[in-house]
Amino acid sequence: MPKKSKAHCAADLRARILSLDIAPGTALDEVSLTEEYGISRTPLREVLHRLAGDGFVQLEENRGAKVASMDLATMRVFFQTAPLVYSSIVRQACENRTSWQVAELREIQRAFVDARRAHDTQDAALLNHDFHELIGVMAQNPYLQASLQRMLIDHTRLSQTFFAPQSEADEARVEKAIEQHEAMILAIEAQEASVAVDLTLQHWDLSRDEMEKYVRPDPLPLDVVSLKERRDAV
Amino acid sequence: MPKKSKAHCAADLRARILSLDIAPGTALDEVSLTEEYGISRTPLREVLHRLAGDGFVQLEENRGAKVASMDLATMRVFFQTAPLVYSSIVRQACENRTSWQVAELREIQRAFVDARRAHDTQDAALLNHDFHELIGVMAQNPYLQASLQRMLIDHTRLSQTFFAPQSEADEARVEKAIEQHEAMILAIEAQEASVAVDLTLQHWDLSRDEMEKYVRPDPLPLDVVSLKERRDAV
DNA sequence: TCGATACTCTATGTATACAATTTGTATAAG
DNA sequence: CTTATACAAATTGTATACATAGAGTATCGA
Repeated sequence: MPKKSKAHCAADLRARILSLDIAPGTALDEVSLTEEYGISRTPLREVLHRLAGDGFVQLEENRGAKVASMDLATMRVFFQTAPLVYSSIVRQACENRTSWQVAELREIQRAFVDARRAHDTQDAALLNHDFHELIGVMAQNPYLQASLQRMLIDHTRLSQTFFAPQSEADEARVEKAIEQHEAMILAIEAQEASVAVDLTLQHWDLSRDEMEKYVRPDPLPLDVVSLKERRDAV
Repeated sequence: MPKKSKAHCAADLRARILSLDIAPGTALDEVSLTEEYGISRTPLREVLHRLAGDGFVQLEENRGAKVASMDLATMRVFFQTAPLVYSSIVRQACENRTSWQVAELREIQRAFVDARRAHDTQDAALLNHDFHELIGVMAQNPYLQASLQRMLIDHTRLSQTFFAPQSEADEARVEKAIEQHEAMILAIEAQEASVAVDLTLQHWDLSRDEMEKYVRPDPLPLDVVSLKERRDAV
């Protein structure tokens, strides 16, 4: 247990929500969490209120906290809005990034690739989150950053399956995403905004296809269907 | 003192921050606030953590809460970003608004005009805030709404002087803003997105000019300068 | 057997007491 | 006179005990 248990609690809850370790809509029991993190209810509740303000959880009077839900209506808006926010952010990141931040971005990318190679799905997803979050910090735009943060919450949760590829084609897509990250780093470093925006939109298209596959998976094998039909026919 | 003192505390702090009754950067003393709102430190701190998540205050470890500052760098970004967010929001508001929400918007506008006529500057500014916030709710876009909320915090604070017009020209500008609100209501009700976007951009231009005047006010009268020159010459 | 109401139990909300950190001040040394 | 250090005061952070609201359950009546 780390020394600053309160900060650890906040960070860990964030990570667990992002990695779907705690599912959307799950009710969070205060006493359970206090026992788990070794802090009392007072600081825990402060953490929950902060997470509520950041959009990770939803609070309801006398009814406790639950993990932010992901309903279908919101997801429609998610797909509508992402290109706008992501491209606006990366454009400003090109303008305002510091070289120190670029180095940090490279560091995250390195760790991301490592986690990917080690088949550490959750870590890969979280490091991908950190990658895009840092681009948000680079943009130095607190207004759009608030949008980005909320988009990344849902994006990271939706793309959970992305980093656990099952087919050869999936594998190739992840490799392509990694290459896009590398190219984005170069574009941001060189402050070539239009290049970075193009890359970001391509990166988004790739991610979107994968997420849509998750939401609308391949249909069940046909023989199962025919079995059902046969049974219905009896 | 209302029954739900905690909710009242949160709402009142919000209003006081928006109306510059508590200046940006002001340190918030916990015990003073507990005495003021008649609640103990535990719920008050929860309110502060929530407000921190919403961007109204900034928390620092072992150093308390202070009202969100408005530095020059952020304001530059504010002027850059506002047209994008405002127009995107109003476009989606046209698509997704309910007739019930339009009625509510009319109600706010009515109250806004009343406050304006009664020269109640603070109320006018807060009702103007509510007007644009409701358009954000109409948009049904939680991602962009997060941006909008943060923009409105600074916008409302910056436009504090807007509703306390001093010259005839100022007066005319406020009247024009009121007319634009009315036209926006009609456009949103008719779901004419392009009209609503145009109106919103015009409304923004008007507001921006006024805010720039606040940031960069008219220079001091020249005779004062000449007085100073004379003194220096001695 | 179904429904309603009252009661109990669980979980959330609040207050207060205590611990720890930070800041201001005073004193002493250079 | 300046600077550093130690002590004191104030403010923030945490834990625990208590109050209160909701949900579940059991019992009574129809």
